[in-house]
Amino acid sequence: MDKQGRELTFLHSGDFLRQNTGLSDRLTHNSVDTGKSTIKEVDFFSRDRTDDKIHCDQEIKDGSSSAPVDSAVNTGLNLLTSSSGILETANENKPNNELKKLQAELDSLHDENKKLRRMLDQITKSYKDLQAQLIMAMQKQAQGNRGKQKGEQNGISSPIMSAQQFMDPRPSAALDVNDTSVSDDKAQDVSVSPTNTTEAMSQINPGKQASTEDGLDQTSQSWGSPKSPRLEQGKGEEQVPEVPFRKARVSVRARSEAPLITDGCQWRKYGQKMAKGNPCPRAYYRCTMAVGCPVRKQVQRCAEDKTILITTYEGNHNHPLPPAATAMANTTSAAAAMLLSGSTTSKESLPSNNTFFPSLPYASTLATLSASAPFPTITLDLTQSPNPIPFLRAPPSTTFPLPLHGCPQLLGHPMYVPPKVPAAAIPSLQLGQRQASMVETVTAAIASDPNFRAALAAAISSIIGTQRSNDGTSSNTNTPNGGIPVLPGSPQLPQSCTTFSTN
DNA sequence: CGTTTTTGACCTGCGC
DNA sequence: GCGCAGGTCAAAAACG
Repeated sequence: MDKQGRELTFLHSGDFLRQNTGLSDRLTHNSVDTGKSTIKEVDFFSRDRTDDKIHCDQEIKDGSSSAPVDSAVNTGLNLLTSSSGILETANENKPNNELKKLQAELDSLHDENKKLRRMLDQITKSYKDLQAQLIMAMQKQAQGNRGKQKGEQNGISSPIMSAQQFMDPRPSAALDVNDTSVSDDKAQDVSVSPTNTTEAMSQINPGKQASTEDGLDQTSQSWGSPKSPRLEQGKGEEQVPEVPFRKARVSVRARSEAPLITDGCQWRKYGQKMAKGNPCPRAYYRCTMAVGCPVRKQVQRCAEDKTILITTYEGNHNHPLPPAATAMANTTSAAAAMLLSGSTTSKESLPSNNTFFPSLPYASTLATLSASAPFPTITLDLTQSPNPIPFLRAPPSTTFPLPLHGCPQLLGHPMYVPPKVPAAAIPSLQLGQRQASMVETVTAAIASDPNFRAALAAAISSIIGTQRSNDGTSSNTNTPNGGIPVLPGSPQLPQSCTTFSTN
C-alpha cells in the first residue's frame, strides 16, 4: 500500500493526483515541468463505486451477457418484496383478504423464483458438461492431428483451440496440440475447472475466488519460473509438460509520461534489461500483494514513441484484488474474452484494421492478437485517438478496434500534453472524467462484440457453476468488480494479467 | 531496520 | 558448438 501512495490515480476525482513521496528524482523523465511531484504511476482503471454501480446497471440493461442470472433473479425478488411492502403500507385500511392475496402472490413468485433458479442450475450444469466434452473432443482431435500441427502452428488453427491456448495457461497444457504428454485426465481436469477456459480473463478478474482454487497452484508453478532452472530441474519426471505457449499475455499500450500505470496491485521490481532495438530499458515487476503470486509484468517504453508505455501482464493473481485492480481486471478480462470469442481465428496475418468491426468508430484503438510471439499476447492499444498517431505495431495479428472515446493518449498524464497529439488540447480538467469513462467505454465497446457476449455468457455460466460446486453459494458475487462479471478462469482469485507499460 | 531498487551475473532458448 | 537475446536471481545500495 505504501507504493500506492506514490501512484497517481486519475480516475478518482478525489484522488486525482496522489502524492509522490519522493522517488521522483529517480524518474527524471517523469517530472512534471510545473514542479509538481513526479508521477510514479498512472491509474487507468481505478474507478469509484459509483462507476461500478453504473457499470453494473448497464450490464443488467444489456441483459444478454453479463449480469449473472442469479443476480437478476434476486433483483426481481427484491423488487417484488419492496413493492409488496409499499402496498402493505398503503393498504393498511384495506381488508385483510387483499393483503393475503398479495402475500399469496408473493409466495407464488418466490416459488417461481426457486424454480427458475433450479432451471438455471440445470442449464449451468449442462453447459459445463458440454464444455468438458468439447474440450476433450478437441484434445483428441488435436492429438490426432498432431503430426500436422507443427505446420499449422504458424498458420491458422481452430478458432476455439487458439482461443483456449491463448487464454489458458493450464489448459494450454492440456489443449496444447504440441504436447504429446497430455493426458485425458488432465484434459478432464481442465474442462471441469472454469478457470481453464480463460486464464487470461481470470487473471484480470478481481480475485474474489478463493485461493484454494486448484488452478492457482498450477498457475503459480508454471509461472513461478517456467524458465527457472531450479524449478525445471524436476521436469524430467512427472513435471507438468512444458508448454510451448507458456502463458497468455495481455499487453497495454498507453500514452503516459509516468513510468508506471497504477493497476491496483503492488509490484516489486526484480530486474531491468536493455532490450534489443529499444533504447529504453525493460523493467520486470512481480506482484507482491500476496506471497507467491505468480503474476509478473514488463514495462517498457515504445521505441518509436517514447510517450507510449507498454505494459505486459503475465499470469494469474492468486489472491483477491482490490477494487482498483478490479477495474483493470475488467478491462483486460474483456480483452481476454474477445480472444476467446473466436476472433482468434486470426491468429496471424489478418488485416490490422477494423475488418471485424467496421462499424466501430475508432479503429485506431485496437486490441491485437499476436501468436507469433513465444506467448500468445493480446495488445490493447490505448494510444490512438480518432486522429491516430502512426506507430509500428508488432507482428501480423488480428486487431479489434476499440472505440475509445476517452482520448487514450491523455490517459498517461493529465498534465502532460503531447505536442504531437491534437487531442491533447483537451483541458486537463476533463481528464479524470475521460479516463473514468474510458474504462467503461472500452468495456462497452468490447461487449458490443457478439462474440464477446457469447464468450462472456459462457464465462458467467462457468463461474456460476464453479462457485456453486465449490462453495454452494450464489453467483451474485461474481461481479464484485462492478461491471464485467468475473470470467471463467479468472474467477475470483486469479486475475488476468494485463500489462501497461510506457515505453 | 525492513523493504525496495539497482545491477551485474547467470541461465535458458533459439538461430546460425 | 557458439553467440545473442530474453528473463531471472541475488547481493549491494538506497530509501523510508
